[in-house]
Amino acid sequence: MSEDKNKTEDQKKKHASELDEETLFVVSQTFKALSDPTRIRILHLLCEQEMSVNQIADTLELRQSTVSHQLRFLKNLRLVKYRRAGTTLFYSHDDEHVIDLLQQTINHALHH
Amino acid sequence: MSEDKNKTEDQKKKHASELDEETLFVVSQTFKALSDPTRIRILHLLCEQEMSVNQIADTLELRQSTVSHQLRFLKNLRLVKYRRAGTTLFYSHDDEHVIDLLQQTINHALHH
DNA sequence: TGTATATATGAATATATGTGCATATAAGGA
DNA sequence: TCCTTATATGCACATATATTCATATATACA
Repeated sequence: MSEDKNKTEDQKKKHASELDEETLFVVSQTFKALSDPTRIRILHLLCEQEMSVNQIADTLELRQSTVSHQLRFLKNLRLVKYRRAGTTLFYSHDDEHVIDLLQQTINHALHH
Repeated sequence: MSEDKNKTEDQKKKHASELDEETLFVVSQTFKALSDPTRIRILHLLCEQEMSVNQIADTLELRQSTVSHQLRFLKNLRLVKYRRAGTTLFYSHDDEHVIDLLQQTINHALHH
């Protein structure tokens, strides 16, 4: 009960005060990562299973370099990780929270 | 139980299939709206209370035209609405789901 | 009708972003 | 070592985006 009360007060306080610059940066970067159709398609694929760069390119009918560029983008934000198997790199998602945001929004859009 | 099973199957199906173009568009637009620091600051303000264009501009130290342009952007996506009072327009948020996404992500960033 | 205030809009500009080509790098096998 | 395959990277280019200035529109009121 007092926990709930505190939570409410915290949220009120957060709303009232300006967001600090770092928070603003992190939040905007997170959403920016999810704002591009190509990156959405890649992350959507990686929700299910890990995949190599070429597998992703073949599945989504994209150039290898396009996929590689976008994976670098996602890797920099630590939204994906990879494991090496010979010359092949298997990418998988690495941020449950972001995957969750994506799922929520896809489901919301689908149930229109 | 069978509900859970169906849900799991639905999700699996959704993951396996490509996202259709319209869903992809809606999802990317939603995240794009939240990917800009200025729009985040405006929506964050409107979480708490309705505000006029000039109030927003003063509070966030932005030009009136900048705020107006961004409000038009958010209005087109139906993320905000307004009510008129004389010559003053009071804007407020108009999409609980998007506000929820924003809150989640801000909280996630704050609790680092 | 004329003036003041609040907001919207169009044009211009600077910057950011996504993609493709060509090429580099890296690992494995003959 | 040479060749093949898988991936990464630099550069160039086209497009998208955010902001600003100047100005238009709209409402209220004297």
